[in-house]
Amino acid sequence: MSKYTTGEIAKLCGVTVRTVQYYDTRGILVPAELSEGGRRLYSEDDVKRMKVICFLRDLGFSIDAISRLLSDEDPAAVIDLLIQQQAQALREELDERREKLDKLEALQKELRNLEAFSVDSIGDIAYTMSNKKALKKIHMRLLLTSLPLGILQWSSIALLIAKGIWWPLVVWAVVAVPYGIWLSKYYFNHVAYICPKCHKVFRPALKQAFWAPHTPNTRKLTCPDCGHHGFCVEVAREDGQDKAE
Amino acid sequence: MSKYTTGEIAKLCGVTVRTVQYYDTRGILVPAELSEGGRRLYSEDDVKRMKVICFLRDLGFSIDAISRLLSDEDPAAVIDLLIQQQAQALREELDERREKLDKLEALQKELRNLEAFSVDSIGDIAYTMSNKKALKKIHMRLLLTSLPLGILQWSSIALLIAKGIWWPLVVWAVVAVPYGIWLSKYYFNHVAYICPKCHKVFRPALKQAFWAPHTPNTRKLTCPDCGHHGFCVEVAREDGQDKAE
DNA sequence: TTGCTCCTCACGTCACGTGAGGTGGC
DNA sequence: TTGCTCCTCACGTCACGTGAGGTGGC
Repeated sequence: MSKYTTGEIAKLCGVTVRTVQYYDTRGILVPAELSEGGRRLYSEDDVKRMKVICFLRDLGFSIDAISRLLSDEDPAAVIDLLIQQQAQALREELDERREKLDKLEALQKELRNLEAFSVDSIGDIAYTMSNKKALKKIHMRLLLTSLPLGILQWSSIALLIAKGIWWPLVVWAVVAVPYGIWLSKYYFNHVAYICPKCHKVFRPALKQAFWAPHTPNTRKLTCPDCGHHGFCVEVAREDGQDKAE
Repeated sequence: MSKYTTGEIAKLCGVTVRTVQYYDTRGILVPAELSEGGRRLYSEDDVKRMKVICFLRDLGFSIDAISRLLSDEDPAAVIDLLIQQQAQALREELDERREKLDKLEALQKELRNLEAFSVDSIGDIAYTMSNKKALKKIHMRLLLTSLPLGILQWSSIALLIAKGIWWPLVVWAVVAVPYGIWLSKYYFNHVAYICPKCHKVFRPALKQAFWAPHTPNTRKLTCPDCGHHGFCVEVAREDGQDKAE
């Protein structure tokens, strides 16, 4: 029955001497024997136990969990529960990292589109990212609300071409203008824009917003706070008007 | 210009008072002003800065990284590198958790197959899992080595049936027996078995191993150490014979 | 005056790493 | 005797949480 010193068992199990000592103080791997000089001496069984400990540790179990498992008189009952918990914890950690990675990549993408970068622009991006869902909802609502008019328009045109019936197109023309104005009003009442210079969230005048050049997510506007004129990122309005409330 | 107390900025940004205080001591969010009584007073800009800090923190950046970013005179140059590093770190953490989860599920599966559980059986499973690759290699080698004989066998049979040529089958029969013996010897020289009772790794006698009932991963053997007779898990032999070396 | 909020220590978390200063064992 | 290994404190890590004991501000 050979005995192993701290350094030997450490090397055998691929850990540091400090780790072996630590497991002793934590009580999960107490040496079989102490030499007269007070040095730890480990048995063959201790080596096996250490390997089990390392295996469980590499699966992410805490020292406390390992301790409970090794000291319980019925480890079979404990291990299954521990595995379930650990698997659950790992799955949650996986999801968390995935989400962070996604956000990180979105941030990176937004930063590439930026002409002038400052720390405040990170704030803007954070705001637009957290606001994204609400904005999508508004866009969707706009789309659905304008759908009837679109259907009327195209079916009117189809009727005119196919059968020469012209009155539906007249109905469309009569309805379209006030409906469009109402839609625009509704829309601009539910969105706001971030000034890329002073980073304030503002509501543009309806007329300017209506005629302004725009991309899917931005619109060329004049900031009422700092007077800057340029493309501003669109966001959904919150109950308060300002993002700092 | 309104001022916010510690509790107010904490609530606005969804953190605890302690976190706000901590960010002050870490120097990443120093209050704009102190009251005469020594209470922290935060400005509107501080709130924005806090939101940026929380956003970055939620992406997994360390306080140190955020600190560097916010204090650097050229944050645009810093942020891209930081994002790269953080994304890399997250990807590594993802892989790590995935691997741990896989191992955990493998452990769970092995435990279900166990008739008698003890802590030592975890050691056995750890050993077979780390040994799995080596064992697969040996199995693959066995398969490849026995392939020529198999081809000879089936083509001989085909020739006999299709064209009545019988001598290739005779050649096969003459070759097959010594070849099979040699293969078995080779195979049992490269594998070992774990006794489910005393958890020792042992090499069985060739004759017993050859005739023993077996499953893809186990074989019914008698342990030379404790005399236990039962199904033993197969592993690849290491340079030393015993798993504890 | 009474709650409520905020203040500053200061210890705890988790699994060790990293010295410092001393000693056992070949 | 000389290296090498091992021993025990004891502090550091990371981002706060959690009291304790005291005080500001409405």
